Amino acid sequence: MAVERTDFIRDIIEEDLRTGRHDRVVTRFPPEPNGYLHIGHAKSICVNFGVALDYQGKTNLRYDDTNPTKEDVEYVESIERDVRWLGFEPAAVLFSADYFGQMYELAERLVREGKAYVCDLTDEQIREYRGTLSEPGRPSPFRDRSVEENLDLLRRMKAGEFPDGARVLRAKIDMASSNMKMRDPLLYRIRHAHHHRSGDAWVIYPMYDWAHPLEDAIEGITHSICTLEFENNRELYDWVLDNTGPWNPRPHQYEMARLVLDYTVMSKRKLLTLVKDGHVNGWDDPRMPTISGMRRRGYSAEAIRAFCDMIGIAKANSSVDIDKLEYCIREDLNKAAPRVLGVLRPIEVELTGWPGGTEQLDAPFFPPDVGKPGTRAVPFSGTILIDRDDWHDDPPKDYKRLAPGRTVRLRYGYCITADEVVERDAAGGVTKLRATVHLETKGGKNPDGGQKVSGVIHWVDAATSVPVEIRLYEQLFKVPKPEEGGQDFLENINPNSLEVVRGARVEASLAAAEVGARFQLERVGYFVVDPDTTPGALVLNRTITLRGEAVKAAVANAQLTVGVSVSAAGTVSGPATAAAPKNPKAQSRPKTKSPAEQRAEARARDSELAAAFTSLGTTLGEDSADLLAGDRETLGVFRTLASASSDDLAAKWIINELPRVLGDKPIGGIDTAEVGKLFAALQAGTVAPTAGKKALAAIVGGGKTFEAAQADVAAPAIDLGAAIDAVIAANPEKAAQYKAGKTGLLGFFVGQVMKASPNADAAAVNQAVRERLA
RNA sequence: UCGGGGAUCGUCUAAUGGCAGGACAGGAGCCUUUGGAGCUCCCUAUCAAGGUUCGAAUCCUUGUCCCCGAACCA
Repeated sequence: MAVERTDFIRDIIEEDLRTGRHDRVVTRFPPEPNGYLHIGHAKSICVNFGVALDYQGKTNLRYDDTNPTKEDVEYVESIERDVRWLGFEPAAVLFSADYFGQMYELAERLVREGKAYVCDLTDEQIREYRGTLSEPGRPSPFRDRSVEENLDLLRRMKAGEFPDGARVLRAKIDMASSNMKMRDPLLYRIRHAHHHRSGDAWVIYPMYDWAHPLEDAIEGITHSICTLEFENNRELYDWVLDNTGPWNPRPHQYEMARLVLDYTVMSKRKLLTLVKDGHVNGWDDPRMPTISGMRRRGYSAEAIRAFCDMIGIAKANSSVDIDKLEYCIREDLNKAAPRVLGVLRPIEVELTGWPGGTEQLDAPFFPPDVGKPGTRAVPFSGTILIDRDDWHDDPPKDYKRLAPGRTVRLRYGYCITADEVVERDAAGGVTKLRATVHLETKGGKNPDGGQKVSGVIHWVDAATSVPVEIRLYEQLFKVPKPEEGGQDFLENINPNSLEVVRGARVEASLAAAEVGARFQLERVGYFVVDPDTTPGALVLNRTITLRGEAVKAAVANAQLTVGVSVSAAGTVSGPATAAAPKNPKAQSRPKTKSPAEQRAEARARDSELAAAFTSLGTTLGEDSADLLAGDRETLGVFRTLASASSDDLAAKWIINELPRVLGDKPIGGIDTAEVGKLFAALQAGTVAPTAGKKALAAIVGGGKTFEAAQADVAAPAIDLGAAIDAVIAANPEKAAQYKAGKTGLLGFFVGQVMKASPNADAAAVNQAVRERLA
């Protein structure tokens, strides 16, 4: 059952399984069908299906289709296709809409139990009554309607008697809650709209916060994983389940950080804009971060899954380097994509010394290190095509391709030496060359004439190669963070994100390549056959470049353009993104009251606390006095324990050690008599601090008596020296490292000894280890 | 009457009081019929300041910075 990978979700699951809270794992992937799935969803899919797979559980695909005005069957179809393409099999494909009946029954139950009411306020009034982040809300005037009236109104809402927006059903929770989500949240709204699944059966539709926990509970979901922005919703999620159950299993919501990726945008709204406004050619444009776009781009499901594994699961907001995705794509393609030859912008090369006719060269599909079998015949004759990038009239140093008088090898073929330029275009670019072929160099041999072979270049046979349209893609955005600082992301669109190359040629074996087939055009990049391909008109998308010099140069250029510049006036100015103002929303947020302020306020209200603070301050210092005299419970506990030991000892232990063992429990709940005995022993020195911490945990956390706890932690009568020698003998190399100066290992040795003799006096162990290794 | 979260190499992420580890990116070298791949080595981090402890990324305090919440969206 144990799983190698560790993340906080799996930690929770292991704990739940261990404690018996759940005996199986059921998760769900709950997209709203209002757009196509993107790489961010892929992360969620991999997490939800991945953890279920790890623990032999199951995962439902559930459409969260509670808003008929935004959703569409086109999206429903694309979503299931994408999930399956990614390699996951849903245990069931379900729709929120199919639970509308059950949800409604539960809503009536809430009304009957006086926990929900029909509210006639307008949306504007509801907002007003809700209050603000720092002020409580006010009760709706309709909050105290009778159960009968609420039931009648709810039924008439359902029956379609009222127009859109006339009434809503709200939970009756707490208009003064500091969590805005709990201020009588809306459960149902009226929408006379056609639903893609339920048709016209309903005119009231449940809100997310009502629907989602119920869907989870109905399906028997155990772990409901969503993103960070729903943290505030969790309290309401729990409220709904607690007031509609009992549910078994009872689902719990956990939140993880959503994926943010460089050089792209992820919100469905922005993606929809890109599609609708024609910045890209549809949801499956290879530049889109959608799963369908990436598929068309040539990314494999394996690569995307590897990426999702690589980025991990955590709660910290983060932004992932695009390099990680590209690494996964290349790593997968390197092993999976057969190598073939193709030339983007051809230069014709007429070969001097070729005897005539066409030879079939035998070329492997994979290099030796990939270790996959397979070869194909590549035609070679007197006229070949090479890439413009592989010719330079005046080569820079380190240049490893063709130039006047230079010799290169044609991959899988012969070496040639460039003799003369035959033809140039208007811009001066070479279009035709003449070169001498060295017939003796077949099979990797060097030219007889002793010519130095500069490098290996790719080529195709002029007569038999096939024409192809090649689409070269770059990032859709010019900058890593197109949305940063409230910028209009559309202004950061990269105008060069698509370059169509016509006149390219690929080797004859590709003539019948199927749509979706992936190849490496050697030295050029990875490519996939695009669906736009028609018989005789091949279209190839560049999935990704090879890692190498060309890429590095492009990156260097990009960095140059966004780099810091010095203005004429001599002041240094960065790019717009660097100067971007802080989040204006965050700026408008009021400042939160700190615990220190709250304690100070408590003293202002309570003269006894204030007096205690003053008197304690003189002996313990202001900081300790502040913490101890912040509320009556803490102060009471301190006084009791201090009288059993001393002010100083009680203060240190209450401030530094108690919180850890207390967890969420209130300090007033501890057994001061037993803890008092412990503190007295600590004060007397009959219990060492290390043992004291364990004893404290046993008393406060485990409900033991002091005597029982003390017996548990009694120092063993062991030979410390022997124990230390044993650890050192077991780790001779670490001992050597320590002696060589890696003193950080002291902790390791002390830890090992403590593990072997749990109740030894750590201070003594520390001292003894130090001496023994000196 | 504000509340809820978060901060570890450039980036992502481990370490659950006991060796700050891995991956990506970057650098150097080896190898190579792809300037690919592979191999070797290197660089680089606990937000800050105090405290508790034999020992702190981890516990306590204060401060700083970031994210989320006031849709009849999800």
